[in-house]
Amino acid sequence: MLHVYNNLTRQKEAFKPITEGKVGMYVCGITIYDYCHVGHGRTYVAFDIIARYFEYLGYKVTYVRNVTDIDDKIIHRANENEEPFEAVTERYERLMHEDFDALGLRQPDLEPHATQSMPEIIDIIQTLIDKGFAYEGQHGDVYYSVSKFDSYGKLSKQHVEDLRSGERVEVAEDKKDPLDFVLWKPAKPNEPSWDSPWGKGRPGWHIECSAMSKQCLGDQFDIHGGGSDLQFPHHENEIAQSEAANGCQFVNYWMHSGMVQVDEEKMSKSLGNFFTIREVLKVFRAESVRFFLMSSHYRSQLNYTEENLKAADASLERLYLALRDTSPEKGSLIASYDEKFRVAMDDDFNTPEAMALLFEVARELNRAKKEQDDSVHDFAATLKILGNALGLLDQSPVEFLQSSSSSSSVDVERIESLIEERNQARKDKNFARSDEIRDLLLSEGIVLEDSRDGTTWRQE
RNA sequence: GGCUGGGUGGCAGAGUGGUCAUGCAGCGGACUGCAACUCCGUGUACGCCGGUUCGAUUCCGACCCCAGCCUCCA
Repeated sequence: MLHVYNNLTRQKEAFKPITEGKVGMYVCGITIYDYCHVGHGRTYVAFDIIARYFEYLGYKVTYVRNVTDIDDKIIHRANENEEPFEAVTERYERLMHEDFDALGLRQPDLEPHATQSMPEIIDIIQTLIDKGFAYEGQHGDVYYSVSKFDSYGKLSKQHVEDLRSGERVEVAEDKKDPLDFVLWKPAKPNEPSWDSPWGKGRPGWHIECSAMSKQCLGDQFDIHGGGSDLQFPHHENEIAQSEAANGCQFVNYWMHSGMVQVDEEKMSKSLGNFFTIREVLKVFRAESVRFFLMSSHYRSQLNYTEENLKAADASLERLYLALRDTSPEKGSLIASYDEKFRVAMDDDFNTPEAMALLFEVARELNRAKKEQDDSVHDFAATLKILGNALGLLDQSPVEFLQSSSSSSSVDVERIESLIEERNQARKDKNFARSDEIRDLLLSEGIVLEDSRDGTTWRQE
């Protein structure tokens, strides 16, 4: 039975969907004003695996990941570049999809945009005003009145009286309480804006997620996810908005992914210590990056280092080497491994444990290959099927092994002609020349492997 | 200051009250012209101090250290 760590209760709970056999999952997406970095990759790989595992268990999943396409940073970037904000968002959304595709993320079922949900956003704000949870400021702002929502802080376990609002940022003077947050902000001259009962303006950050999740999944749904840095205030505010407006529990299970660290610090835009997915893909194979991002449990922090990426690449290579020269389609999933896989994943999506299982299967597969045992097909099938369930091992082994990062390319013809020359030299017992060729290729990152059936090559 | 997590062998990273995680790296052996791949074998690991227990890395308490949130953030 699947158990999910629920941040609302701070414990693992048996997963019970609202509707039998179905899962509704909303994950906060990114604000598209710049390239995605490895930290983003981590979160979306985590939720990609979670969505995939629900499907593996037979659930019909509705996975929603929004796009924040209007916000101060986007406007700032557009002004910097002297272009319309839509040009910024269209460009970075396209790049985001390229990066996410490379990491093997399946497309969310729905990808709502804030700018396309204005009627729903305005509707919720109006409801909150009508119900007395929100009020208008002096200049066309609308604020949420935190003190009106009794259980404010229940997700982040914050006590309202302990929050030091305004200590690090100046508080707008027309707020009734420093903790109140903005639902609608008036447009300054030449800023993009939408008509509303409170004048031209744009939504605050938190309200869009309340609107879009309601629009896509209804007033109450199963899972809401995001990076752990969104827990407060973003998710806390979403709860306050949605539960006040809809009058029912908003989300049953809150799930948060751990931050990626660089030198003992969170990778983030503002610290400037980030690596974009794009630049990492120039150095490492995309699937190796994915492997790295899932190599620690999704709730743990993950340390970004080149060494760890190299280790991930070497590990994944081992799995593909095991699959090389096998025919998974001739075998079938071995029940005992499937069972172990489910036990691991049922325990709050324990990918490291599930991945360790892949290596056990790989060892058995290698042994069976060596002994030319009929069980090879089943081991190969098991490795492939379980790997696929995690979004891994979907390439052909040769495709992976001979591939490199996005920035380097190989001259296959040249490699093959050098192999031919080397094999002639080996026949002639000219081992000096033979080794010379192998060393030459090795210096270019190409490893040669001789076997009974001939010589194969792969990227180091 | 408040609220969360966490400290496991050279590195990464699961897990458990009393036999093995797993991967990379290392060492020994087999295979190989030599390698690579692979297989077999191989490691006095659980922050510190107390307590509970026949027995604790695992439970309890104190302490030290690290990270996240309390601004925008995945």
